[in-house]
Amino acid sequence: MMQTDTDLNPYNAYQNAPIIFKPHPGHNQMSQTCKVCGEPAAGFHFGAFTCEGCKSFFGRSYNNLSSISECKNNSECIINKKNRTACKACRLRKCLYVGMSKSGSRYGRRSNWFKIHCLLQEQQQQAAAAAAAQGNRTTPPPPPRNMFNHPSYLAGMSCRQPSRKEDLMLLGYEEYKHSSASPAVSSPDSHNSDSSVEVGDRRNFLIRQSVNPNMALFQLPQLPQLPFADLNPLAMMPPPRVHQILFPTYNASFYAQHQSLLKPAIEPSLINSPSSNNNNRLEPNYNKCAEEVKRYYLDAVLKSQRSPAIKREQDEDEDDTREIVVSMTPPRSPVAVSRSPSLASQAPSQDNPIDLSMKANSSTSDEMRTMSCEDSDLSDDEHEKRSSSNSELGDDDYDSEVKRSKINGTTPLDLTTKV
Amino acid sequence: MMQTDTDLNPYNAYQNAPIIFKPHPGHNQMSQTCKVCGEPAAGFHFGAFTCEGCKSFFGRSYNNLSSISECKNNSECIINKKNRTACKACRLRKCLYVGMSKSGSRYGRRSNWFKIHCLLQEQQQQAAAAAAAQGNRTTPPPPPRNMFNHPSYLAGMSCRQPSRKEDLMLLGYEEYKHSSASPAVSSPDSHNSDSSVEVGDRRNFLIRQSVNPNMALFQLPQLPQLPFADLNPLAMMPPPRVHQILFPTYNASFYAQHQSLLKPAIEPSLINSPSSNNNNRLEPNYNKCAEEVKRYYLDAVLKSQRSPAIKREQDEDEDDTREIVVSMTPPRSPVAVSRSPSLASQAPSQDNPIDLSMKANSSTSDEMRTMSCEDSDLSDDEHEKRSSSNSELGDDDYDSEVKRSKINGTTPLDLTTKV
DNA sequence: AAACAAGGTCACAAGGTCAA
DNA sequence: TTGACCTTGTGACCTTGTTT
Ligand SMILES: [Zn+2]
Ligand SMILES: [Zn+2]
Ligand SMILES: [Zn+2]
Ligand SMILES: [Zn+2]
Repeated sequence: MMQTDTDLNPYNAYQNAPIIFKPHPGHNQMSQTCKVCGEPAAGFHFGAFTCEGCKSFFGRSYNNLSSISECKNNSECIINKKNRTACKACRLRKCLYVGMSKSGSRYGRRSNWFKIHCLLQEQQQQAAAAAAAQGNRTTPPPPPRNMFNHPSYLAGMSCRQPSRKEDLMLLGYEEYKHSSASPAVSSPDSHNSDSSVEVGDRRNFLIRQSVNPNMALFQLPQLPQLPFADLNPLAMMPPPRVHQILFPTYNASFYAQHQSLLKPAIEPSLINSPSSNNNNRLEPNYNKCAEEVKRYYLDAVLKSQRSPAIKREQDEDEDDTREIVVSMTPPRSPVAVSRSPSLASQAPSQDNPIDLSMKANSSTSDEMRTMSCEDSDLSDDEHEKRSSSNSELGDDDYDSEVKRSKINGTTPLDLTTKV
Repeated sequence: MMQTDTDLNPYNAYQNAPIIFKPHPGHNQMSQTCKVCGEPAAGFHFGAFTCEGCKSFFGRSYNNLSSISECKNNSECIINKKNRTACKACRLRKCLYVGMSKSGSRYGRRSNWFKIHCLLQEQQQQAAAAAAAQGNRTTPPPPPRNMFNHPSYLAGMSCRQPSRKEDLMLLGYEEYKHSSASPAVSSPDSHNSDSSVEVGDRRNFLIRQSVNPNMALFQLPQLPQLPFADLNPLAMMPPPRVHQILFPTYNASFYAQHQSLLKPAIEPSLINSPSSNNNNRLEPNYNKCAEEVKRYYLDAVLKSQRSPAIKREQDEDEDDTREIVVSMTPPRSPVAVSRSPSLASQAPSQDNPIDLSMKANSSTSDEMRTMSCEDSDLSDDEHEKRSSSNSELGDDDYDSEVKRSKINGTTPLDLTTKV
């Protein structure tokens, strides 16, 4: 049938354009801001969305720490677009704080998963920011209205929690639990779960210390949760430490005390931020998580599509989460992610024939993993596997879903990063 | 309906993946890791399980060796997912080491046999790794308990041995024998037998030298036996040699000495990798044995499932070898492996295509939403031939197995290679 | 028909350049 | 020094053809 034409046109499959993620350019698509200075980001560099300037600065500085002089302002400079060149020590510190690392870099195209993740986060951030703007600052902003808040989504996410914690544990951030538990962040769990991946990454840069001996000086002790830059750039200065220049005032006890304090302040977005580097830094259980996460995402997305009303709640603002229509596809699906009753029912899974195919379809993406994790890599990897059933159960739903989306006129999104 | 969906999904050229984005093949069910860098493998490429990056790298590099500059670290770089782009010479060397070769490629679907083999190896590796981790390094770890050790299994494998050696002979690696004989590798024969296929393949890349004249420079001298990764990962570092770039420091005596030293550094995964290329390099009697072997495998697998205790031996650690439940499937089924209890059970995913369009929302203007779609998917295959015939054996058992697994929360395993 | 891998395409990031 | 721009090359996707 139709496909045929697809076949006929080899490339036109492309018509739809691959998702492009463009940060900035202005307009469209995904706009991301430099996590260091706030200017529109040019791309994802050394583990974080940054502008060309911060990218170059970090690249140069990383290999030439001697060129950085001590801060004259007690290392309390707030980096922004205008003053970013005023204090190199603080700029570098900020770079590290947002997770930049030479060791974790990656090349190549970003997976769609990554792009989606970024998108979602962005939405969240915006929502959060909006809420904060109109709300009070002292009290935590109400959770933004989007699929992430959707109960079903959260439900789905919940299962991931553990993995996330595990990751943290591995990293030595037990305290993370506490912080995450804090109500400040909107539905921490939910966020964590989906963002969990990133959280791990973010912190991972600490690990990289070994890579550049010189960098050791700038290592952050333990990272507090990294807040999102965009939201509140100032809010999150990581406790200074280690190197006097970057972290001149660091004091262990001091840090410990603030750890908790900081967390609430932390912006959710950071947590969400797309993980730093992708591929490079997977955590051990990352894979496992990846699939689950992905599934959750999809589920959430799908749900949101089905019940537009929900989303619409208050976000009439542009964000629209609404439109994010993701089509995931597992052909056959694997497991279902969904927890949703409806979906669940479908799968009888049990006796399914076993699928020996080697490539999975499922979900996990690499990048996701990458996104999240880093590190170590040690042994495990894992991943869950999943079964797939081939059953098609979902076809009907699937088709209908597709159809629906088409009807709605939602178009596929362009995830291109750059212009 | 369907056609419609075609329409809907521009991309649907992608077989199943209507998805817009697919996670990427990452890995999947059968989780295999890239034998070069350790990241989840996207499939079996050029003779080894590798990620997309290493696959592309090898493909590009093979035809353009001039682009590879000499290692600045004395050719001792340890390749991992984070640093794989840092030293092309070492990355290529590692590719060759794990058996990648342009000449040995094969296409098409892989037999379940092959898949099973991969699975088993994986288990072994994990077990071995676990053992090594907790055990001592100096002494060879005891052979992991799994079907490979099963007498019947070994018996079946044995037939291939000769062919392997023959290959080596052809390559002029008589010395291979010696090395293989070396005790370092745990139960060489037994392993060889099962791994024989692979082993043979692994080494085969040497043969390919002729294929690409330029590649000659990178030829490995003699390959030691490739041990299974799992067993004794370290055991097998191949001696550097031939081309200065790839093997600049090679020196027979030197190598001999370092053999042991290097090993530890070596990644276990390497050894296990399922054989390199398939089709192309079957040995003469391979086919004959194949069926028998297959049966043994199945038998072993089934047995292992029944008596989980066996596996459990010592690897309680995370890896978990744990859940690998292999179910062989008869007609319909492939095998399923499940690792995560919770996840697994769920549902099948729906395959809806989600629309990722981003633009909409957030930021900028909606108007332009671009479309994007993408998807991807791949396919996979195998090579061993054979099908399984019999599937029958175990239907009952199979079913019960499946059931058990469900109960346990283990899901059937999906042996699909790619997503 | 499916499942796969080779190859091709091209989104993207690291680095290098050089005018300010 | 900075950072816009360019070059190099990585790797996520996609298409094709092979094999089961
Ligand atoms: Zn910046
Ligand atoms: Zn300062
Ligand atoms: Zn790799
Ligand atoms: Zn090197």
